[in-house]
Amino acid sequence: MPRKSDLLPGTLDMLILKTLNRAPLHGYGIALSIRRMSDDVLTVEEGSLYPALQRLLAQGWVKAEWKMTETNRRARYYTLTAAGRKQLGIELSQFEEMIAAITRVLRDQEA
Amino acid sequence: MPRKSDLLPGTLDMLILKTLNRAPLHGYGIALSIRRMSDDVLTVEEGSLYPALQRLLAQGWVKAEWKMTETNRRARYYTLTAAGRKQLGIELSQFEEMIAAITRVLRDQEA
DNA sequence: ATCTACCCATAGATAAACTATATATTCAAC
DNA sequence: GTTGAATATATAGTTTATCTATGGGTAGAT
Repeated sequence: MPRKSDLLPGTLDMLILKTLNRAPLHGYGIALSIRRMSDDVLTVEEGSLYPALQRLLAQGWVKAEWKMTETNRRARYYTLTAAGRKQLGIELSQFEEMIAAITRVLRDQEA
Repeated sequence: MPRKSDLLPGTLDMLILKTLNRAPLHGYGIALSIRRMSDDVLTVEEGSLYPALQRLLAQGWVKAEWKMTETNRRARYYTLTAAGRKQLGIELSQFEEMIAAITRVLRDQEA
């Protein structure tokens, strides 16, 4: 059996950027937010999340700083950079284009 | 730079099954059909297509037979099986659920 | 003859996501 | 006081899908 992903592959970075575009957040909070907003359909595993955040940092799309949470724990807060906002725009429009294209293929009419 | 896929990963099998649900077709024709129906947005590379067809065969979702094309060439025609039709239904509904979930995350309102 | 479009297929590289594991802290319950 | 659940970060190693690159071959037009 082919493995069933918890995500639609290729969309994780976009989802993280979008989440951070609302407000800076730490990793655990990002995962909770995506899970909650998707009504438990999308689950971001830790082994996917933290490597993704490292990628985004390396690209300069987010920056990070250690802070205390409201519940009094050390956590690394990520903030979208200007480049990150731009990247989010790019990824959103590419995603929409892809979905539109897939939808055309899935339609029942011939081209 | 992250590599840009010609496809949204995880959607290829569904696209192939859907294409074959319209009519039996050979590999090359499947690739052309997907390209054409997507208005050149989705390009299925041969190195993705033929392994995918092998996967679908191995799962019993398609069957294959060698025939001659209208242009008088040997080609392997793939046909959806009953199990393949069922699988297409599963993949379509999972895809729609995923897209709906992603759309909720991408919305600007808080949950 | 040569070129273009048609056709199949595999090997090897790459990247994204997974599982599994490790560490550590706060707070509540017992 | 110690146990456990929830909070929090991170990496190593595996799996899988897709890609690039390559190989083979045929039909028909120029």
